[in-house]
Amino acid sequence: MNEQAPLTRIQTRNRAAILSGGLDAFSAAGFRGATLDQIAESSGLSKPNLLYYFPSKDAIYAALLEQLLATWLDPLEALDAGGDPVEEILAYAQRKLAMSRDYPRESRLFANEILQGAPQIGDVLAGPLRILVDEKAAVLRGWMAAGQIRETDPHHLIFSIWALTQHYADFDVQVRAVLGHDDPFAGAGRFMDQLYRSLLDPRGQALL
Amino acid sequence: MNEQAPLTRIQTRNRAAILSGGLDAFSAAGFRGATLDQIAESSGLSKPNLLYYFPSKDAIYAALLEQLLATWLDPLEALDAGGDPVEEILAYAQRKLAMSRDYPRESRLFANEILQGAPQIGDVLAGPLRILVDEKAAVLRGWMAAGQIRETDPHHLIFSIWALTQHYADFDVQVRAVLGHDDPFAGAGRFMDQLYRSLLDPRGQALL
DNA sequence: TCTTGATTTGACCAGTTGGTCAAACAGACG
DNA sequence: CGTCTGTTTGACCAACTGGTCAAATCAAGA
Repeated sequence: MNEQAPLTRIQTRNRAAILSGGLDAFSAAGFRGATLDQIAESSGLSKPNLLYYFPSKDAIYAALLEQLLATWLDPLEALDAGGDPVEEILAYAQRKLAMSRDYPRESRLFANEILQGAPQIGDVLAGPLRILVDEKAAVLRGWMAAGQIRETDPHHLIFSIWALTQHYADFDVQVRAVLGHDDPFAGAGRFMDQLYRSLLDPRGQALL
Repeated sequence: MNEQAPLTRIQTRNRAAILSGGLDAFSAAGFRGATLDQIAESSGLSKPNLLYYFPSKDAIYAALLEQLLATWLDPLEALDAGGDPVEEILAYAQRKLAMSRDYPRESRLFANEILQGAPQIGDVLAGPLRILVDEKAAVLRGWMAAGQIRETDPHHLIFSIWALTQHYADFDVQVRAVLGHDDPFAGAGRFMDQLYRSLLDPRGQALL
């Protein structure tokens, strides 16, 4: 398979099928737990055919993570230093929550990778991700200094948004087992809104 | 091995070694990803010797989860309807955070099991856990009705505590990659304190 | 139509996996 | 000392794993 040349129709279709099957398998069982046979079955191709399009199991996994990382950081990048502080943060949290709702497999893939110590994307975390977070943390600190949101630790604020939103995708089974009814996301959205409004509203400063 | 009889010294020692090795392996790679050879290596026993003490890989995993579940729910059970509402909730959050700090392997084992759809403990989630959570949610609702804490969704409040505290154990690599320095837990504790005080303080009600 | 390159697959392979088993070993007790 | 129970292990196995390869098939252009 040629790396330079544009993909043929068949290549496009089959690569997409493999990545989707890989997403199923890796997100459900982790890298080691997933097998090429599962991916083959799930993508509707034979095992040797998988390896015609990707040189190895690792390559499928790497391609998935690369593809994921791009979209995974978008919501944070979109946080606008020029917007209304509280609404910007709330909107970010809601965007991230929507991703947990709409892309739970991607969320679990990411969770599995991190749980296993981020062997594949460790350098992205320590590099681009850290830079992005530091940049946005600086924005938050600016808002705090201007009295537009309450003083708090910007890094842990961001972590808390990650934690809460990931939770509804990654621990979906537990959430649904406890709640019993179908859609936890509406209630989650309302709760997060209240939670961060309480934390951030500068009029609450006196309460501490 | 006799099920009824009390364990001999050797049995006690070796079973503990196996469970510790299993915890290492399963928490790092998930059930399918962990191998008996890893567990044998990590526990300092030969593979056939593992299987002298536990009938199968599944049995080791099941024993670990059973042992874990008991201690994992303790912090929530200790939430006291008779105590000061805000302080009770804050203390619960801090207890849970301390478990993430002190038992990260257990946290990751649990996370792996849930991520994989809770094949082993699904019934515990839908049974005992749900009952416990509903009971404590009722306590929270009582406090809200009495005006002692602000009105909010008690289930999502509990989920948020789980999410935040689990995050610092399960996503440890990411947290440390972003923060760069060693102990995230002190800052996490302070942040959670502020976060939940803001949310729960009944004087903040007017802000919404 | 024929040809050529892209695609697909059955058969195969070496290494790993969970698990078995008979034989060896250890130690407590008479 | 011998013996009996609990413990340990080397050798082994069938199933599964990621991966290879030559041959077969397909599809599109000349």
